[in-house]
This record gives sequence, structure tokens and C-alpha cells, in this order.
Amino acid sequence: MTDQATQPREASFDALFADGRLTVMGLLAESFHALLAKAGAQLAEHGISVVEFEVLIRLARSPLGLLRMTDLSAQTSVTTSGVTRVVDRLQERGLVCRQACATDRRTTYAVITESGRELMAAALPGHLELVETYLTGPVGEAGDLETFTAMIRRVRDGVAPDAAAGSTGPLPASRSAD
Amino acid sequence: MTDQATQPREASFDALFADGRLTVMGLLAESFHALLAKAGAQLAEHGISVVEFEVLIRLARSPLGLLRMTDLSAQTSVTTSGVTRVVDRLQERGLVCRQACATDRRTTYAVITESGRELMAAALPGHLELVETYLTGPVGEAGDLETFTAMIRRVRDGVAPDAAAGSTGPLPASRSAD
DNA sequence: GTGCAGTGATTGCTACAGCAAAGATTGCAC
DNA sequence: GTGCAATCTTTGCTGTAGCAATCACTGCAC
Repeated sequence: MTDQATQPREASFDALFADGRLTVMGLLAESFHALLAKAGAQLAEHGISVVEFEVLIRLARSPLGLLRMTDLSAQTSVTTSGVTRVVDRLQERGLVCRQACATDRRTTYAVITESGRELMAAALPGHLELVETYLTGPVGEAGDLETFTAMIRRVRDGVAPDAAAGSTGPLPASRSAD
Repeated sequence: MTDQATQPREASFDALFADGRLTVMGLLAESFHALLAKAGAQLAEHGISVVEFEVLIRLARSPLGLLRMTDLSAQTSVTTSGVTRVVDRLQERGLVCRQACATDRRTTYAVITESGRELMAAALPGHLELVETYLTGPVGEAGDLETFTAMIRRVRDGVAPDAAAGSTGPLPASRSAD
């Protein structure tokens, strides 16, 4: 019989693990995960989580401060059931409220409240500073930030084309979504 | 009552949301999230999840095909309790096994089995192809892949310096969340 | 040897998110 | 008007991951 433990590792097998693509993917995973952890710790000081921040920022950016639950889901990489529960939590804290749609009784709008806007105004500067410190700053030091943005946008367009399209609905989606 | 919906948005408030840093962070989040979803769907065909893949690949890359639970945790952005359960699942499927350490009875090694290596050999080519299609390919089209790698490595070094260093070594006197 | 601080792995508890199903409503075909 | 497919949201169930506590062991001081 052949020696089981050490034998089966052919050169072609090991070579797979040396692939540069794996390195890039690994670096991206480590970076993003750590970035989220930092952001999460900072946002926790304001009493919200990363996904809650994500929902609030979409609402705050929306012209009328409201979005349909479905659109929130499309814009935030959270499923519709997830949005239901996130909005539940935010509503309990008075950061958003639900509002019925006058023309279609199936749809529910999530609306950011004054309190929600205040929290965003308090949390955003620190968040931007963090992004500057750990993402855009280092990127700029190793190359051109605009180039990086173009690269990552290209990736996004390829892997999540739906996210690039503007949010559907009655609201004027002005520029290409970012 | 005061006009709740439209009044409180000063120019300086809106300006925060137009910040380019938010755009880059958003693009990165969408890209990475979608990338993970694609990878997860593909790996599901092989019966494993993304974190299970992450653990298996670390073990497969390790010279002896084994790592201490703690080291696995350090290398995979999963907490030690998370590693315990992931290894539980993998062990039930015969992809890894636990092995006691001869010199320190506290430590447990996770060891990749022959079956685990076979699964990796089956899953890796498709995974690499996917990374090529959705990450390195598009990046290369929008610029230089080496530049991108340097940028993202710079980010990683800044935000997760521990991951860059070898897994061994005493923890630097650490203040965790800053 | 005994005691004690430090390290490694596991477990109880909890929170969160996805999937699939259900409930409610709409618009369309006839 | 009735029936039916599609749409929007919510809910039940389940799987997973983190935190903090616990158990086991080591190495050191005395």
C-alpha cells in the first residue's frame, strides 16, 4: 500500500494554494472584515449596529427621508425579512417610523425621524474619519484613490449589477447610484 | 406642529452624505457582500459554507495539515468559540479530525483528512475561476492588478496588523477597541 | 508540594439573519 | 364581478456566531 499521510499532495495540488487570486481574495476578506469590526465598535457608541447604520443612511440620503421596505432591502444587502426586523428595532428606539402608503395598501414606508437624523449627524463625522483613516488614506498612500474607486466600481458592476441600477419607484433617481 | 419632514436638513448635513469616502466604502461593501454570496452559492454545491472553506483552506495550506484551534481562530476572523463549532461540523462530515497534542494537553489540533483534501481539490478550481471572473478580472480591466493588491494590502496592514504577522507570538499589550 | 496566575478549548445564553410559508392587497383577464 | 397570478410585508423556524463563564491544564513562585 502507499503511504497515505504524505503521499497525495502533488505539485499541482499545492500550486493551487499559491495562486495569487487567493491572496487578493484573502487580503480583501481580512481588510473588509476588520473594517466592519472597527466601524461596528464605533457605531456601538451611538447605540446602533452596522446594518442599522446602513438602513438609516439610506433613509437619510433619500430625498423624502422614506423608502419602501422592498427598496431598502435592495439597497442594503439585507433580505426583506431582515429589513422588517431591523426597522422593528429602529422603530422601538424612535429612530424611524412606519408609514402606510396612500395609493397601495400593500406597501409600507420606513421614515427616518428627527431623532434618527440627529443620530446620523452625530455618528457620521466619526464614521467618515474612520473610513479615511483605515481605507481611503492607506489606499491613497499606495496609489491613486480614483483608480481604486474605478476598480472597485468595476467589480461591483460585475458582481452586483442590480445594486448599480437606481432605486425603482416614484422618486426621481437622479444620478447613477453609487 | 413644526414641519417635521423637510425642515432640518441644512447644507452641511446633506454634504456629509455626498462624501466620496462614503461612496468608496459603499462600493466595497456591496462588492464584497455580493462576492461572498457568489462564493457561498458555489461552495454550497460542495456542501460547505464560506467559513468552513476558510478553515479547510488554512489547514490545507499548513505544512502538516494541522493547526491549533487558537491559531485557526487567529487566521480566520472567527472567534475561538466559532472555531470550536465549525470544526465540530467538519468533523461530523469527516473532513477534519481532532488530535490531541502530545506535549500540552490543553491544546487540540484540527487536522484535515484525506477526504477534506479531496474536497478542497474539487472545490478550489471553481473558486479560483469565480475569483478571476468577478474580482481579479474586472480589477485588471480597470487598472493594474498589482497596484490593487498593494493598495488592499496597505489597508489590511493598517486595519488588521495582527493578520499580517505570523500567527505566533505574544499579543502586543493590547487595548482592543479604540 | 501547594497555590496561583495565565492559557486553551468548550459551553450556555443570546442576538441576529436567511429561507420558506403565510397573509394581505393589487391588477388583469374574462 | 370573479378568479387568479403577482407583489409586498411579516412571521415561524432554523442555523450560526459572539460574549462571557467554565473547565482543564501549564508554568511559576514559594
